[in-house]
Amino acid sequence: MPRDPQPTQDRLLDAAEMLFAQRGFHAVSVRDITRSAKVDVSLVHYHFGSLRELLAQVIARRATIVNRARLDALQAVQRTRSPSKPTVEEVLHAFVDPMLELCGHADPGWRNYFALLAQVNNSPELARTIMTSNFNECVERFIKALMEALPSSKPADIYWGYHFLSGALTLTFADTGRIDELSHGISRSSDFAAIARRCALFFAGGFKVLADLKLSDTRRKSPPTRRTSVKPRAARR
Amino acid sequence: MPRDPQPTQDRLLDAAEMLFAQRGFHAVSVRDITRSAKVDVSLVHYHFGSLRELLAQVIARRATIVNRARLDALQAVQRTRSPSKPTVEEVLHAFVDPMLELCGHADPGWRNYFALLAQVNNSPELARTIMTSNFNECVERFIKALMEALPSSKPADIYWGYHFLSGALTLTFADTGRIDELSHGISRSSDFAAIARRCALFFAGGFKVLADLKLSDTRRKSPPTRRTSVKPRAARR
DNA sequence: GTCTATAGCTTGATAGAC
DNA sequence: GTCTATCAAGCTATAGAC
Repeated sequence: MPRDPQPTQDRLLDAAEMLFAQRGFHAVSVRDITRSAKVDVSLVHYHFGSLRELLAQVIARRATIVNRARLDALQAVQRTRSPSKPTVEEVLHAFVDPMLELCGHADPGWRNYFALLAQVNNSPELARTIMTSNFNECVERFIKALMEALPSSKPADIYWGYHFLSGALTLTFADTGRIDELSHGISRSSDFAAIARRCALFFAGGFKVLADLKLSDTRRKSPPTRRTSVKPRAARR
Repeated sequence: MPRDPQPTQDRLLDAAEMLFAQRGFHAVSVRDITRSAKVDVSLVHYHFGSLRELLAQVIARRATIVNRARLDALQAVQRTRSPSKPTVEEVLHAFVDPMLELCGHADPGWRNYFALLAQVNNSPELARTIMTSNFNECVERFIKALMEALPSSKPADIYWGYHFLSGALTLTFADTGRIDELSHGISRSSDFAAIARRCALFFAGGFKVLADLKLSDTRRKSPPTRRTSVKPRAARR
């Protein structure tokens, strides 16, 4: 049993990760974190300079790991299928499954991490600075793989599909207990096996619908009108 | 031109809605709101009692309107199809289209509102108290309609599908500019027509895949093992 | 690297005049 | 209903001893 089981920086990162995930970044003070980490108040500034920079490092710490796991999974299936290309399902599994595996670990940090990411991803203030710098490189590789898996699909359909997937995944791991309550326990957000069984297939279905729709898309009932009125349903008022 | 174009309570609700949406609830102070509303500092507490109660009323104010619009749309298509049942696509359109129409209004309040909802929906602290009380009744009606549209689908698949949809919708309206940047402008989050064209069809595709899968579901490669390891990928360490 | 002490603000909330 | 004035508490950040 080591005397200093964890260096101060890691204690601070772990405590911050948990509190940010539970309450949201702006609801957590330096003192909340140092109290939880059982560390002196001044050490956040000594080690990280500011609370915001601590958040940045909380995000970056595990981003590299999940990006690596996703890219490894993608390359593995690409090698298997070569010289042909992986299917949509396979690409989506490579994207989703690493999250689920990491959340299955004993370390509860991963669940906190993804719950925090959900809040960051949905925050106009934080998403712009944090999501792009940490995840774009990896996401672009998956976008490319999706385009190769669905060559008939237009880029806009791929981007929208990815965006839908991103929103669904972040909410799924946001740990709000919402689906548990709404479904009266029939679906549980901690049931990673249930998610794994559904998520990739569900979204593959969506991507395929859009890909097959690409021709009828342009001749949908919109004449060359401007994009002010979304749909001519009998708008009262 | 009326002398008091807006009563104080509405000015506060509007200002709070905008600031909460832009920065997140916990990053906004009473003083930020009263300054923006050009109203005295003490009036938040006079009219609402506390900052939290102001948030609650910001959410509730428009929740009744969007719920009513969704239920009206659902009943309209149910009447049209009666005695048969609406399709998944029709149910999803009834759920999604009202959001898009409201966002097309001149009033920017609706866009702020949905951006705020995205943050609330992904916050463990806020979602539990706010989402359930404002939206469950309406959501349960749509869940029921989805089950009727897909009688072969198991309840858990419907709940998961709805949860995916909820996450995708909230992120789509979170107004983070993320898809705009990721796609280099090919997909724009303000392009409601593009969302309307894709969202319902995309998710209908997902729901149908799960519904058709219901039998093969149970014989997926998992023997009766415990749910610790999600997938046997060569887990280093 | 850690701790004490504190500067300098801002915060949510309220009491009381008008 | 609105405004002034104010409180007590909490905040980030830092300077300096050890």
